[in-house]
Amino acid sequence: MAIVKKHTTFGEHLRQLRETAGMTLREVAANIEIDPSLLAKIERNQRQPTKQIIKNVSEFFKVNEKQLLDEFLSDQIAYKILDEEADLNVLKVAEEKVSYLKTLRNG
Amino acid sequence: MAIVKKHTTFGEHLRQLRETAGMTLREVAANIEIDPSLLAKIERNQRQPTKQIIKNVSEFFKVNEKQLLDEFLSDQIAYKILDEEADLNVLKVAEEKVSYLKTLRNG
DNA sequence: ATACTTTTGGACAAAATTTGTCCGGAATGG
DNA sequence: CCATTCCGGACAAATTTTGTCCAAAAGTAT
Repeated sequence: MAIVKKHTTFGEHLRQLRETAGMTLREVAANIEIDPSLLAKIERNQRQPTKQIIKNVSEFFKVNEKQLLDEFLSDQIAYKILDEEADLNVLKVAEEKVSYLKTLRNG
Repeated sequence: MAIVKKHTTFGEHLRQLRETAGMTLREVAANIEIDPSLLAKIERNQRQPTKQIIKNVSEFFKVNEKQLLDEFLSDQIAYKILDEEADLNVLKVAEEKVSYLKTLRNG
C-alpha cells in the first residue's frame, strides 16, 4: 500500500493536482489566468492565492471550492503558529473565542 | 458567586487590567509610551498591538508576556475564522499541519 | 553537446493594508 | 458650567503583499 500524505500545504496540494493532470505550469497558469511564475510561487507557498485564484483553481480541477478555501486558511494559521513559535494551545483558545465572539455579535 | 469571563478578547483583557488598576487611558498610555487614542483603539480591538506594546503592557501590569502574546495570537486566529466564515474544523487541520511543517523543516 | 522547454528565484514597482496621530465631538462627573 | 475622559472618523506615513519580468538553473530529447 502506498503512503498517502493526508496533510500537505495548499501549494503542495495544488502541485499534486497539476501533476496528476500531467500539465505544466504554463498550461495551468493559462487556464486559471495568472502568470506562470506566480503559479509556481503559489505552489511553493511563496505567494498566497487570492480568492479569485482559488475559485479558478477549483473550477479548473473540479474540486470543492469551500474545501480549498478552508485548506488555504488552515495553512495560514499553521504558518502563523510556526512563525510566532506559539503553543498549540492557542488553537483551543481561539476556538473558544470564536464562540464568544459569535455570541457578542448576535447577543 | 460572580460570573467570570474566561475568554475575552485581548482588548477586553487589557481594559480590565487598566480598570482594575483604576487608571485612565491617558495614564496607562503614558506609561507604555503610546498615544492614548491608540491605546483606546487597541482596547476596542480596532488596532493591533505591536510586540513592543505587548511587552510594555506586560511589564507595566506585571503579567506574563508570553501569555499575552499567545492571547493576542488566538484573537487574530479567532477573528480570521469569523471573517472567512470558516468551519471550526480548520483549526484541527491547522494543528496537524503545524506538526507536518515542523517535520518538513527538521527532516 | 545543442536546442528546447520547464521551473526556480531574485528584483522591483505597484497595489493594498496597517499604523499611528490629530482633532472634533460625545459622554461622564464634579 | 467646566474639566476630563473616551470615542471615532480621517488621513498621511509606513509597512507588507502582490504580480511581473527576466535570467539562470534544471530537466528532456535529439
